[in-house]
Amino acid sequence: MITHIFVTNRLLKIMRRDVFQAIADPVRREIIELLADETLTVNTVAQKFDVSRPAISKHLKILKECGIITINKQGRERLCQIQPKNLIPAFLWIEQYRNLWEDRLDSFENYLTKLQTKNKENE
Amino acid sequence: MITHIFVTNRLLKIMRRDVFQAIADPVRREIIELLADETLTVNTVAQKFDVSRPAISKHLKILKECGIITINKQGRERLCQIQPKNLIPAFLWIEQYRNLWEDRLDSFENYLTKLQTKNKENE
DNA sequence: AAATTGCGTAACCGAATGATTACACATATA
DNA sequence: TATATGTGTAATCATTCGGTTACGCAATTT
Repeated sequence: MITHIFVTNRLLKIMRRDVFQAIADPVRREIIELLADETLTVNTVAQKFDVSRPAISKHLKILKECGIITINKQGRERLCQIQPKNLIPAFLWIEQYRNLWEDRLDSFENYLTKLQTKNKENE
Repeated sequence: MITHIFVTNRLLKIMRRDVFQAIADPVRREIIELLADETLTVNTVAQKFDVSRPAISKHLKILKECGIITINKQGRERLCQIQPKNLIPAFLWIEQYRNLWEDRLDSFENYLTKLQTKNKENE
């Protein structure tokens, strides 16, 4: 797993646009949520938002540049498809700290149970 | 779990500075990495970076504002302590898509080795 | 009491970001 | 062939971001 994180960190330094930046924008997160369910054309995506189509086009470009989606020409339309595996680096980075928050929750639970037994002893 | 994600999304919409924005900046990610190991004073954190102390101060403020760290006065120093559980919303958001990438991946190892060869090509 | 230290913040600056409108161009349709 | 549709992109703009220097203030040290 250390190797994974190492690769992740190296990758983040190499990429111009990294995954963290990509998912920092709420519109882009919504786009990801949409495309997680189904492959959509650029226009279909744009219609779900209040912002203009060119704005969505740019967001899609960013998502494409960091590998989170692919855009495939089909006639005059472009199909946007999610590439979920490219979320993994971000996932791994956060997951490093999972044991940290779980440890503290555990110790909190232990603390609570200790309190409870103590209370029972006093009763 | 669905409830968690619902809460997460609502939370993200309410917060001015959200966790995703906080971890979008590489300096702030490094700060988190530092504080994951130990509680540090503002100056100690600043000394680990090339940027000025006020710049670090701002980063710390942002991390504080979205709950990822707490800053406690101790004499004239300020102790910065990680609050890892506040990374959970970001973790949960990405984790929604975990089954998606796990379904499509033949094996995680393959993915990583591909990444590694890609990195070597880029060098 | 005076000097030093740790830190926050204001003022400022250049670059990046996210949005818009206008346009170009390929593809489908009439 | 003429028109309509789907899309990318250039030009432009306001805002945000991340950095700096200069300063102020509280707490410690001398």
